[in-house]
Amino acid sequence: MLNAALKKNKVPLYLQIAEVLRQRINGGVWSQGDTLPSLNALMEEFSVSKVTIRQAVKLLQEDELLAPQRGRGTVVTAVPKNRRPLRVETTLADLIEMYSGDVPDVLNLSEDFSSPADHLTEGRLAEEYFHMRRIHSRNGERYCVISMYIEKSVFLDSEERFRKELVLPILFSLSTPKIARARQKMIIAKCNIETAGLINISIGDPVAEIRRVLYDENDTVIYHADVIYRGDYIRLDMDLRP
Amino acid sequence: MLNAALKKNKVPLYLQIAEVLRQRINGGVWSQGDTLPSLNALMEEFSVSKVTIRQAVKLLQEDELLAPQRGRGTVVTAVPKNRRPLRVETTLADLIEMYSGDVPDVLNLSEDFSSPADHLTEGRLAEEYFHMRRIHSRNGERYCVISMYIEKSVFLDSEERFRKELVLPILFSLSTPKIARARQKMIIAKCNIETAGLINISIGDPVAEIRRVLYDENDTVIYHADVIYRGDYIRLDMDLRP
DNA sequence: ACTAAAAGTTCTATAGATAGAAACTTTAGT
DNA sequence: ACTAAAGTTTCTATCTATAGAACTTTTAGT
Repeated sequence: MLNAALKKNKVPLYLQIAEVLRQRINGGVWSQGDTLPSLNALMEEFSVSKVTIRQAVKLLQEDELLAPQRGRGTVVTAVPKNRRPLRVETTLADLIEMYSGDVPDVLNLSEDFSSPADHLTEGRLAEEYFHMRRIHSRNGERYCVISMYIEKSVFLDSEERFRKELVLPILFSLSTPKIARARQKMIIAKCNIETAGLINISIGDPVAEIRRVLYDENDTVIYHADVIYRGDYIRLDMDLRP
Repeated sequence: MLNAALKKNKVPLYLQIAEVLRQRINGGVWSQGDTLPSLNALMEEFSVSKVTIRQAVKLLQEDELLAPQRGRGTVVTAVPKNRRPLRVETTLADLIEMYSGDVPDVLNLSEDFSSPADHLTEGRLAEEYFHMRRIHSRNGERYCVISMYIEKSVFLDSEERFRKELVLPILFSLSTPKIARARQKMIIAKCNIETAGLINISIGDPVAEIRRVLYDENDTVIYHADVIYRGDYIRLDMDLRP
């Protein structure tokens, strides 16, 4: 039964099995210091050849999650770590506070003056926007790509800051225009080829695609951003209010 | 540059390219009736051999997204469809209304009397729970696996209904106990081997792992569920209240 | 020292993935 | 009918993935 899912997929068996073993390690089934079932036992569990298991183990060895030792077994060497460091905020107040702690590194990719292409379901567009693409990273790990539009006159008022600093804290600190409300939409997708290259994950890996729109008091769009986060970097935590 | 992401991944090139082409079709870059760039053009774009492109195209042909035609080109045959039918609710009021429309089919997998295993960060556990695992589907398509715990005495009061119907609407219709509040947490993960088998997606495909906890007025956990949704079935839409 | 357990190595064999090239067939336009 | 465009087929070649089996080496326990 477990094997059916493996065999029906075209991805090589050893890659799939490596993922299964990785999930067991990351999910706490096996902890640092534990010894995995023997290669023979894993062969039987997954109904595959030993060489397939060994290739899967080798991948995890290269990632320093496992250390196979002849005569002894395969030991888990993975260091437990917080793999969900970033919380996606679900209230405006929290969004304002989002970067009060650890500030990510910012790498700007490109910029121009243009407007969001899609049709808004609500609010109205200003005449022109500043468009910027950037990457955020922490501890050298890139975790999201942002494509954002800032209303042009707002941008020009603080041009230097917008280019160097995080944009949301700036927007929220402005007295004019005042951010009256915000919307955020999210879907889960497979990583596209371009983003995969930019943030060093694989095509098809899980990502969150988030759209954030900030409106002023006249319901004009002040900020419109499409953010792609690597899926393993974020979590959402919602208090479902009555 | 585009090719670097392909080449550094161990998944076969034709599978990766199929995914890229699939995303372009699903993302609206190519619509039904459009003709793709020629195989030679795609070969050049991705810097791969023609046979690799042809294998990618063949996969999409089998999925009825593409129809290659000799002398003419490769035409998009994909039927546009709503690929995000289910909205994950982010307020309690919406959660109550969640199933007022189209009701999913329910397949029960297993049941027993046991308690949630993990340590709660808040609230308190009752003495015993009814545990049930089930699958939801719509139009024959399985889209989530649920592992839920219902407080035992609550369950026993409406045992028949809980086994047959959707659980949340029942819980919300109860006068005793009253649901006082709820929390919902979500992470994005790669599909595990078991769930992949249950809902017919691939190991490693994007999924949402959602935990929902409902509390009564005494902050006792009445309902505790871990739900794994296929990532392409859901969307979140958050009005960020000030 | 002996034994059992377990990983590592070697061997044979087949199928799949990938590359590159050339020739053939089909379609559409002139 | 001719030409250009584009997919299809065929060929050669190499590498990778997978299977199964047997043997060797290492480790740990008695």
